[in-house]
Amino acid sequence: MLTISQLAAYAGVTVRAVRHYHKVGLLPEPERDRSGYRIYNAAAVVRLIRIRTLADAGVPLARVQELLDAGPEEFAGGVQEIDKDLRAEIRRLQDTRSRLARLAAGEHLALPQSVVDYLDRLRGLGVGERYIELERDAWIMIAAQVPHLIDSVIARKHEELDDPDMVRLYSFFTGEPDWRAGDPRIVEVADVLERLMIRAVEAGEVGADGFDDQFVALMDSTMLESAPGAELVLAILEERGWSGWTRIERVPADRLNTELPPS
Amino acid sequence: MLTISQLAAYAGVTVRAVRHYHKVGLLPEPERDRSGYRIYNAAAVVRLIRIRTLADAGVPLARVQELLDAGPEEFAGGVQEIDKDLRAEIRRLQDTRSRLARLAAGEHLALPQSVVDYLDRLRGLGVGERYIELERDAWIMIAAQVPHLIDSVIARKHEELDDPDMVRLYSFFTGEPDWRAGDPRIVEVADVLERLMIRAVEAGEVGADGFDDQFVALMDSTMLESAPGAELVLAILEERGWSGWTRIERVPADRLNTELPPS
DNA sequence: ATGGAGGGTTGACCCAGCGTCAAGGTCAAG
DNA sequence: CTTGACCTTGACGCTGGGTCAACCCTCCAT
Repeated sequence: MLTISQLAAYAGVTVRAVRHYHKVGLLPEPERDRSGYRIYNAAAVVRLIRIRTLADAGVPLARVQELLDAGPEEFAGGVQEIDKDLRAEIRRLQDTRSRLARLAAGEHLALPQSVVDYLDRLRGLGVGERYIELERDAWIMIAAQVPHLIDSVIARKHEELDDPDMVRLYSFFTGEPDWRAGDPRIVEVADVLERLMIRAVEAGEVGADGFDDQFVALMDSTMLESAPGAELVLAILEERGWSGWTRIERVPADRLNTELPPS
Repeated sequence: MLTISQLAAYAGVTVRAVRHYHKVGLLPEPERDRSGYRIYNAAAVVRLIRIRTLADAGVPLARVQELLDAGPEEFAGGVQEIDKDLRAEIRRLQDTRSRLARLAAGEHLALPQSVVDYLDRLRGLGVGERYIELERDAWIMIAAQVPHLIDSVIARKHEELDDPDMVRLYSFFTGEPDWRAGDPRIVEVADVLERLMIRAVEAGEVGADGFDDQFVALMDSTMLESAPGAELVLAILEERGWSGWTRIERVPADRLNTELPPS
């Protein structure tokens, strides 16, 4: 007759594991001696070894139960199913690995390559790092929101950058984004922006963009929070009958100055 | 400004996950509105997306923290280390798979092929299934106890089976193992056994066997528990100056009937 | 008989990464 | 005013045990 530690030693497991198997019902609780110690026989050793063999083979404890009591057919079936799970888990980890590799290669977190290229183009235009970070954060959100559209959206952005006015616009953003009211650049930026907007409207490029209204509002509020100058530019443009930032719209004349957009 | 569920939706995570990230300090707790609701801004969306990106890539949350705040070099280093962990985990699962495959192929739990073959040979001799199970359980314990010796032990057993007396011995075990006192086969078995023992002693095959005493006692007690006839056979053999079962020994004449082995 | 060593016992907290109630407060709309 | 959707904190569950804590039992030497 064996004590729990002897049993555990014979089966090559820890005492704690044996008690755990008792608790989950894998190994029946044996008799106790008069002092309360569990006393085991060889049958327990055998059962415990079989449990260990299955558990070491990757069988979840919950399934060890069924497999131990199963006939050869159910046993084979169960083993196959467990192998299927293992294969799936391995594939999952391999997917994870390749994602991790892409992530390390791209070196820009949560951004597809096309966006990284676009940001590099902005850098090439002399745009300051602080503005780049603002853009980057916006693109992170856009990429998360509409991952299937991101490449086409970026393509359109590249086309827009072929317009000299757009290049001129970005050339304003070389320093820190802390413009104050009265900065002469603000009106200049508004002028350039208005020209761009007019051209966009004429080209019929204004309309459904695939984003929902809330998301557009979120993007706008981010810009306004991060760049104080943006608010001033927006104010000028609103006087001239434009509203929006992420998504530009012509405001009908009769609504001007009567219904302000929620800030 | 966003509620927690809007934030979660933008980042593609669950509300519960967001709160979890707050608890573990990955995402700073934002301001609350007057009713206690958390209110988020776009910066939180961006940070949450970056957290998700890393977490989805298999980075443990504890490490996401460092990676988010790390420069490009530490980032690359951290990613490499995580990849190493992933590779190790994949290899572990693959090992598990092959073990599982061997287990399914062997179809006999916790037994090496050599033992399965040996049991098949016994079956071929007409030994009953119940006895086979007794043998099998004993071999499970032996294989667990001395896995490195199991093949040589089995080889010796095969040699023993070349002895016609051993075949004769096993030929007794074709039915149920519930022999009662008075069964004439008991004496016959004892006779055969004694002849085998004598020959083993003469061949010098008795002695150190690589098992410890406790283990031998355990094996003996199993046999005695499972097969009532074994006890009777043992009694006869003890009268004739033998002791042990798993490990046979000549008892010196002066100890006969004075010191019985503990049952 | 007594003290210490070295077993044993139950119970409870710990790890990751949340899912899932529970029990109640808030908000917007009809 | 009610309803239903959403928010809050808190706590338990899952896997497979590891690691104390606090106390009991047995054996051996003194």
